[in-house]
Amino acid sequence: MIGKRDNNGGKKAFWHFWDCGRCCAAPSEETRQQLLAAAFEEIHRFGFQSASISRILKHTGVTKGALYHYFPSKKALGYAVLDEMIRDRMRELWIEPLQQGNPVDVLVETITTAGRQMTLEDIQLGCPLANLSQEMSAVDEGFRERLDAIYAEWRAGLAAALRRGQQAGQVRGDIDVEATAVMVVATLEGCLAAAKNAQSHKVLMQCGQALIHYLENLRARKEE
Amino acid sequence: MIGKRDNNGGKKAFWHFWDCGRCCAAPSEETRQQLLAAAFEEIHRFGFQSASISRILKHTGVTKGALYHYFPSKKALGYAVLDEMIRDRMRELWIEPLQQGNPVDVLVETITTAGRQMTLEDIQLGCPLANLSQEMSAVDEGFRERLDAIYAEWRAGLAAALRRGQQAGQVRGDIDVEATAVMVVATLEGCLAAAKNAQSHKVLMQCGQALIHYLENLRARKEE
DNA sequence: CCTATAACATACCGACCGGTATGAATGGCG
DNA sequence: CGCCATTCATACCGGTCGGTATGTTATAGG
Repeated sequence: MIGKRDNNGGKKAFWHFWDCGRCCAAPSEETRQQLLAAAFEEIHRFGFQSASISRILKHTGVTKGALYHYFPSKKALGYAVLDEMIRDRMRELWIEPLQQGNPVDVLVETITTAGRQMTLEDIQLGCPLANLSQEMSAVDEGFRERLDAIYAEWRAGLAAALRRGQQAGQVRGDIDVEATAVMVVATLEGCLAAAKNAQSHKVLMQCGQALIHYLENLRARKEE
Repeated sequence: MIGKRDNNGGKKAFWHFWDCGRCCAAPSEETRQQLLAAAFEEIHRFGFQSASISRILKHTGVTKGALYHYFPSKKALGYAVLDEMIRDRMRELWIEPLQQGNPVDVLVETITTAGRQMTLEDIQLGCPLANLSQEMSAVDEGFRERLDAIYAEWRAGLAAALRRGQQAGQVRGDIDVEATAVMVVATLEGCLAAAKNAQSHKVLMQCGQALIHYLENLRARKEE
């Protein structure tokens, strides 16, 4: 048996000899990604401080030695989840779409599709970014910095989009784009938090509708 | 030495013989209140799950036996904090003021004074209600129910005030008062959360200003 | 073939956790 | 005076926590 690992029931069997380009990277990355995914779910469900290493291990089948081979500490694992999973998701879903088109259209579209796609379980678990932010920002500066960077990027992207919309004559010129961006992000997270606590799709929709109503009011008036 | 407790260095010394009306109520209530206050601070700082009983004990000087005499479990202590401290504060600060006057005036006033009074530490710690909500709503149904009841009371009070404002001709008649109430509460908590993560008074003010700008837009147009 | 290293696996550690069992001090009450 | 409830105080418990030390296996490089 060459190229196969059978010393422990053989979970992840094959490695780089045939499935990787640069030597010794693919199989290790696989278990690392498994750990990241499991840690993300664990943190999403229980928060970082109450996330349990042994539970992550149990869910992945990975052993403690393997975990601490890739991550020097629980905190490092949490940072990696934030840097390599949560940030990317936020960018894809909320930040990058703002780079093109009418910002009001994009926002309304993103909100409605996100609201439609969310299951009740999604609602119950809440936004991973907001969860971590509420839990960790006052407790650990490393988390706070990373979270703040993501929020700042989001707000900056939204403000830039609004400003572009102003120049394009799509957005009212008399609004403070920075303050508006801060509030829209805050309201979005607030809506998710409210729906999470109420465990209610209706609350999410009510909040989303009111926000959309506000956003519509940001459109530039017709020239006359 | 009558009326004095000196078996352990005598922390809280005097009791009901002279300072209570109904027998055997005041001194026990005193340590209970001490525990509640310390538990509130501990939970406010670290969250419920990471709140440490022994740390609460250390800060109060109360022993474990005393704590478990008044509260059957950590969870019961948390519930008591929520029921007897947090709910009252929310009512006093945010809900009861809405019962009289022009709701837009009251909201703007409350927001500005709250924003002005908050220290940087207050901002860093965040809203106790929102903190608990984010942390516990998906983890423990008892917390979730209590939190949801407070939020529902808040939203209902705000919606009623808006409706009253409509009837009094102070608030635009074309808005959905329920949805607006949901969104305003969500935005308020969202603003506090954003400022908490940014550890920034400026973010709080920006968000508050944008919210106030939105609220002003809810006022009824002049009759003409 | 030999060695170094990556990639784990296993066993174990002290610290802390929430919770409990037991007892002591005190005072109200009959 | 005697009994009982209240109000604690102390010692202790099993369990879980994050983290570490050490061993093993397979492979790449020399």
